[in-house]
Amino acid sequence: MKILIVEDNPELSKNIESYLSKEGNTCETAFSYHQAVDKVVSFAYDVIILDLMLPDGNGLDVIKSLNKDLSEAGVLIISAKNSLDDKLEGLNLGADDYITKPFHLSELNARVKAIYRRKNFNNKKILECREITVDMDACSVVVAGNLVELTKKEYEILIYFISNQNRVVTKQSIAEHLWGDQADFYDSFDFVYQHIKNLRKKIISAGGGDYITTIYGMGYKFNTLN
Amino acid sequence: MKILIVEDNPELSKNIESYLSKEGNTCETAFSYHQAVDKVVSFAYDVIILDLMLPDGNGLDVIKSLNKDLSEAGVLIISAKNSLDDKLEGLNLGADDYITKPFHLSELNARVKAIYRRKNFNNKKILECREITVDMDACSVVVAGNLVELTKKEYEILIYFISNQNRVVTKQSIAEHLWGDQADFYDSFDFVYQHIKNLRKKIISAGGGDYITTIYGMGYKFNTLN
DNA sequence: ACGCAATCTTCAAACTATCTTCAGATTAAC
DNA sequence: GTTAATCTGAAGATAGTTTGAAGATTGCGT
Repeated sequence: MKILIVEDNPELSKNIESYLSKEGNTCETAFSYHQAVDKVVSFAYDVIILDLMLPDGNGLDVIKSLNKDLSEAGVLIISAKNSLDDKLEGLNLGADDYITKPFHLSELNARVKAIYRRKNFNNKKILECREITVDMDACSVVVAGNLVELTKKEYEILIYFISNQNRVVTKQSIAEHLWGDQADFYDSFDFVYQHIKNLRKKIISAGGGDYITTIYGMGYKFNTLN
Repeated sequence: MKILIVEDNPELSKNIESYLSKEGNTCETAFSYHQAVDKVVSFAYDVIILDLMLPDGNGLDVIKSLNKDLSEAGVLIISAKNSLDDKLEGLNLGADDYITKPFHLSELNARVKAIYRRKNFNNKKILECREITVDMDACSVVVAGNLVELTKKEYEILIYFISNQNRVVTKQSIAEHLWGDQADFYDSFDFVYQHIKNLRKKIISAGGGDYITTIYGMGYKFNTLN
């Protein structure tokens, strides 16, 4: 899952990033609303963690513009205040959840996961596509009845494919989804090829069909129709 | 088990915390309702011990908001009054049990455990997973018919695994459950590795199979299926 | 209050899975 | 046929895990 952390306190920001990264997510950070909006228009995030008390503007306005057209991401508000009004207004404007400082990182993580699941998978913990079953709690993948052991990257790519099934996804978007900011430093997609290759091989040798089609010059498509 | 103690008398609070910590729980304290709500909003506790006679508000209101949406935790009310009305109203509003001052810490502990068990294990005192049997009263663990002596940390990890069986749990979440707030200060998981190692060794040398699977880069999974 | 024993935590080294790079082979488009 | 994109296998680099042993800490009995 790709997460944007909008928080001006560098220490807190770093802690959140560290925790959520260790949980297996790809994180990027913005230290101001300006920076945040810049990022949101150029990249697709799954969840945006938004501190409401940044110096350079009104966080509630940001939510407004986010939800107007900018982004499909879920929004989790962080606030120092424990004001019910604030909470309600935030949720009204389109935020998905709300947490008050100080909080435990595990709780933040749980809520981010919940938002993601609600937005993308209709709250389902188990995804099924033809012969593939993914249990997102167990992080386990079963293909045609056989358990398939995927590495973290392979698993991430599979989830990304499933949430974009029957649509063309570019190598760039895969790279960006899995490596975030760092994807910029690479200039080849050799590693994407590798992971796609391994994922394909594992699915096929477990008895699954050919799910991943190469669209020459464009990217890949994960087929779940017919 | 994660417990929040809401009590303004520092001496009593400390005594409760000390006793329950020695029983193997992870405790945090709040000295006012305000503080309590702040904490509850941002962290998942298993049980909240709530004194009804705090100066900064009405404890019954707190229970109301707790049970509306804030928390999944069980609630144990402490009150100095021996008023039946109060008790009934508290239970009505969603509290799980009630204890009157003065009380013995052992009695408090027993009730907290009971609430936890009721909420999390459907009131079962004995957990069974394949060849493992855990008696939560005796804190004893039997594997394949052989009694296994676990240390407190190992026992806690086992219970955590069992209540998350067949799900991937990360090292950080294990750390948070065992060390609570303090887990944030560690940045390595060396001690988690140690306890996992010892737990594995004890289970296996008692004749149990391989329950704890390593999910490379993610954490561990406690398997109870097949 | 003291010392012993059990437990918990830290540290460093060996080990392993996974990720990335590289170079060459293959394929698709024109 | 030529070019650019994709695929593949193998090797090197990285990051995550396991292990043993030693140093703290805690709890308990005297």
